[in-house]
Amino acid sequence: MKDHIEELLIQALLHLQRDGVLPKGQEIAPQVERSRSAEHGEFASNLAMVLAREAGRSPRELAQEIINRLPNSRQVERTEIAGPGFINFFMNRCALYGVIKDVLRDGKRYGHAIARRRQRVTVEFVSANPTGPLHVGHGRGAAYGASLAAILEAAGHIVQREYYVNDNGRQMDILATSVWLRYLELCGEQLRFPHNGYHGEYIYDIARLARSEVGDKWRFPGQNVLDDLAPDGPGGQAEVHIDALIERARTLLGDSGYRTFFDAALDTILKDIHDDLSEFGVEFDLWFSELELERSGAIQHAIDRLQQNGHLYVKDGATWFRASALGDEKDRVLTRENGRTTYFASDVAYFLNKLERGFEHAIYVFGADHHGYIARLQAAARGLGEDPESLEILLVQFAVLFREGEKVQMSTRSGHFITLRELREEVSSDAARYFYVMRSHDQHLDFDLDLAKSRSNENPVYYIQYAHARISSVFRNLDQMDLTHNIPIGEAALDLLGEAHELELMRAISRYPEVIESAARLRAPHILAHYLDLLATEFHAYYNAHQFLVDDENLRNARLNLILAAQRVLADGLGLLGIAAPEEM
RNA sequence: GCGCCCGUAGCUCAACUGGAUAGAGCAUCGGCCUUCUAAGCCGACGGUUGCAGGUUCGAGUCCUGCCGGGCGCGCCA
Repeated sequence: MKDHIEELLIQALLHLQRDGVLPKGQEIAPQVERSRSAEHGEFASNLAMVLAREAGRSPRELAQEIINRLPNSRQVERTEIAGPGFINFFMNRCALYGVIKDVLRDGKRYGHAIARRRQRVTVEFVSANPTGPLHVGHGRGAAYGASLAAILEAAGHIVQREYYVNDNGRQMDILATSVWLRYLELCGEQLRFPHNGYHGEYIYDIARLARSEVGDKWRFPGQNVLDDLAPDGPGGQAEVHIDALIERARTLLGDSGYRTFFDAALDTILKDIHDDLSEFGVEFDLWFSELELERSGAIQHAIDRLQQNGHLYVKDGATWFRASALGDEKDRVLTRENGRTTYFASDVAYFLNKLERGFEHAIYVFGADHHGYIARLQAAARGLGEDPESLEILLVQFAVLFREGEKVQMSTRSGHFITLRELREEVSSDAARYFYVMRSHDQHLDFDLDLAKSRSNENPVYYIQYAHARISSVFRNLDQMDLTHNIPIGEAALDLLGEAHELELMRAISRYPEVIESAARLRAPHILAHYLDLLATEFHAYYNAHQFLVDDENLRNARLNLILAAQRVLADGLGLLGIAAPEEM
């Protein structure tokens, strides 16, 4: 419907340009929005106010000129000029009835669009280091990223979901070494476990797995392992110690032995993350390995590009990227003195790789603590000679869990954090998916565990799902009462739907395409979450006020058409958020 | 210290990137089940949008300065 109003306005403006009221050759982008209150009609446009100056007319005068040139439309009941120069559009009921028909005809495509500017876009999210299970902090990024990707797709874009696997860093070496040490313990060696190693129970599981495959092949006496090593201790000492341990592991195990533990750790944890996310309704099209980035020469390729563009210099034996000249606060090292490339070099290469794979837009979903990345990645984009606009970083603020009104304390250091899996088991994946995205991504989130698992009307997830289930229930009752639902009869009788509740519900349904469009444009799944809550409210109110299964065949079928349309939209919206739409509850 | 994000009803949050009278849920108070699922509905109460200026037809939204909260500032990953 909104599209229709915009089209009418464009026609009127073209007419005005021909008549010389407005300067020619200007881009026309009519601004139409939903009115807040019914007295202002369905839609309002501020076009006359925006263009008044260049037309040399008062806003209200120009508004009249625009209205005079609006093409006739069967959907528009009337227009009016209001306030300082708004043009209000009052829609015909036929327009609303048309929406019901659209939904029933289009099925799953209703509300989904072919974007005006269709983009090929990659959405990278989660990308947690594969050094342990996902925790609740990753959950929000997962829920947000997955919902956003689905919404972008619904809005007509071509979307690829990517997980960047950090399988190349020092943390991975610490992980592999930790596994080996636990393995030695299982073999019966007595060792002091390093302060900065990975202490989680799951390390034993991986070590056990490795041992079941290789037996005692990589067992060494504990003394040989720790002999002459820099001592462990708090602070910097621990860092030196763990690095020395890694070196020792490499020396004693050799390439093949080291890989045994490295791969066991990586494979096990990555599979766990994959399964965890899958159970959370989050799937990726591509798991992109950082290690592969190095092997394929992509990192060198990116560095070469920066070199060609004259953005590199050498200082203290390291290769630096002159990021400070491109908007970053300082220059960044790409190749360290020891010859190894930095994590940042991989980031640059990965970005370039995304563009070279044919994506014109790269979205990154990061935790709020990564905001320092924005400037440096944009500098990299500029340095590569690419449009910095092609890169978009979305920061997701932290979620704080509350149980019985108390903040749930968590710290990664103590290894005392709640995993995503635990959260899902406690409150269900559906509730978690909804709660994670019900707030704007740039807003801190208070996650109320008790509310999320409560089976009550206060819980928005159940409230929305209940609306869907209730509609299914109505159709089940229809069968039991030996009545039938005939869609064509209902369509012929739609004009019987004139109750206030019915009109409100139809208006809500008619907004769905706009909701998807703005949720996609603003990268804001919470807009969809709120909308579904509102749609459920309209349905429940209608349900309580009127009977659907009435004797009058025409009225009954018309009402069933309406609630079926509502159900389709509920199901589709829940689907985009990764939440089930149950038939019964 | 510098930089980024946030501040809206008692609480948790919306407000479609500048529009008309700032909206929901919870909490509090009062109603509705012999009728398609009460996991539901209806009503009441609740605001100087942190503070002070500025920009304009018009500001919760934009600009400046304060106040308060979160996060970040490694040849770490």
